[in-house]
Amino acid sequence: MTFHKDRPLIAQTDFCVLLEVRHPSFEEARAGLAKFADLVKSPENIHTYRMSSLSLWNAAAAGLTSEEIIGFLDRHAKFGVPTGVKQDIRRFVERYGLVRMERLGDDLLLISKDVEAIKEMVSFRSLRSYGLCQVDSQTLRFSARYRGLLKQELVKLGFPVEDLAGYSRGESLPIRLRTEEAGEQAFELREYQRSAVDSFYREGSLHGGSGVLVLPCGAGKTVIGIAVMGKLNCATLILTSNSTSVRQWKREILEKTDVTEDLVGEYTGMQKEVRPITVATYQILTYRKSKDDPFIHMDLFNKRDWGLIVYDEVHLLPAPVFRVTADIQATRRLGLTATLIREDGREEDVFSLVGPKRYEMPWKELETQGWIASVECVEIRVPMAEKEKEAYFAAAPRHKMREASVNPDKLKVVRDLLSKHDGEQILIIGQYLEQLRQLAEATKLPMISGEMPYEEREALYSGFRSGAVPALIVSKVANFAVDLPDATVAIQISGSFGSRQEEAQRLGRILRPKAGTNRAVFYTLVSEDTKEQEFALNRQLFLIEQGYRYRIEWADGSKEAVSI
DNA sequence: TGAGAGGGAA
DNA sequence: CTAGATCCCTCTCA
Repeated sequence: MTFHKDRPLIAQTDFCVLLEVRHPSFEEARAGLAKFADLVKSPENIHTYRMSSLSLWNAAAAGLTSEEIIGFLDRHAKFGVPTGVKQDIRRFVERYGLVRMERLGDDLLLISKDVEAIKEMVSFRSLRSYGLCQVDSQTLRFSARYRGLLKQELVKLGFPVEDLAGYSRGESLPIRLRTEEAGEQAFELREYQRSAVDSFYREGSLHGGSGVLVLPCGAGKTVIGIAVMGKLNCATLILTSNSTSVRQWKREILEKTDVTEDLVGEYTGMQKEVRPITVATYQILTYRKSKDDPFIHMDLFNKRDWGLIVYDEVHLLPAPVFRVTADIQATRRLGLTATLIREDGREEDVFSLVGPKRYEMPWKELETQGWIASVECVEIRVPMAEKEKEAYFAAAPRHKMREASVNPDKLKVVRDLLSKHDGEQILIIGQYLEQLRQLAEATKLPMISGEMPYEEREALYSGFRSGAVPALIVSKVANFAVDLPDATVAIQISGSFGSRQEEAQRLGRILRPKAGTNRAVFYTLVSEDTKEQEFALNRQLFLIEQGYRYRIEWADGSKEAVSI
């Protein structure tokens, strides 16, 4: 094996790939790896990526071939790629599409050129109840009602079936986008938005109809959803995470299409309209009086002949909705998200039931094109005073995180940052209400938490936008509030455990393009040498995978800044 | 009829 | 793991 000292990667036999952080071609290698592997560890000098069957299948579904993946690794790996790893990559990638699902009358078929694959499927005990019936050595037949469950089960057994069984068109509804008209309401799809739409749906192609589009915060996911609706022209059910988002979808649909108001309904706790375009929350679907009772609103899926279901923030899709989704596989399904990571690990179910990844827009690319601000991330390590340190060590393990997070010495750091960024729009984001209240008290800045009524929030938001309010202190509402104004500086003083989602969401708060240099800063304050510092590492994984670097500084200036 | 409080759920 | 936010229902009061 030849040794290429000047290359940044090491491909290991365990399917991990190590990436040298300080290597001149780090960025190129990182961008390439991110397409088919997940970042699992990111210490200072070497980042560890891991390929998994799912990461490779998603890559395959988005159009990457095994030869492209292997070629990429070959070009960048110091010691080349172990032969076994190459074989496994081929084996995994080629599994996607090895078995197809097609329609035959009222039944469905599983078809594969690989006779062994068919044999294997027949032999699986867990598939017995689906009534698989062998037609010939390359074909199995089964009832269409098992389309979803079977795909779900087959993914777990290592067969990511390509679903070409087609879709029903649903009730038709003309939806014209206001892209061609003149005047205030006209808008134009950005190039990447058009590509995203095209990779989900192509006229006359059986492929077009289910899948997930992955785009950063602020990339215009709603617009893409609406553009897909404009292509399919059918009754559409949109599921989203909260009521603000419901209103936002409704508003944007009315603004960006010629659909009239009477055709757009809201299905929430407040209002139960079922119209040709209906926007609902996930929560109403999963409502039941108590455990063991039925989900009384789940039949919204059957209340109309939907031609398209949009799963906004598909990484939040609740478990019971998966179950219903398995039953409506003949309906087109579009998932939208900023990250395929689910904190509950059910990524496989998103893959099999909503669909594989069809398109991904990397954050850094969007930044290069100037659609989002360029953000500098800084982790500031704040030492704990003796007294607090004692309390920290004395605390029960499950309280340690909180003890570290509420380190009172963070106050001084916040003050310094406030004066350093005087005149800019600053958001201070935290997790513990008590900590936030103290900070609000000390800085005389307004604080927004869940208990504040919406009108009061609105008033503060508009004060913040106009510059009358220089900084806002916000609780976890920042994770949900779609209407929270953009800022140029975010200071995170505490957060929940290792949530990569939350970190990305909070960074998303300062992504809107900025006048002038288009720059923003994201500070995160962690107590030095505590659990909080460990959790911070995990939180940062997703953003680091996307190419963000965290500069580390010490609040007391005891050590020099480093970059990871 | 609508607003507001309270409780349960995930 | 915790703490917090949200949503949805039901009940009460005017």
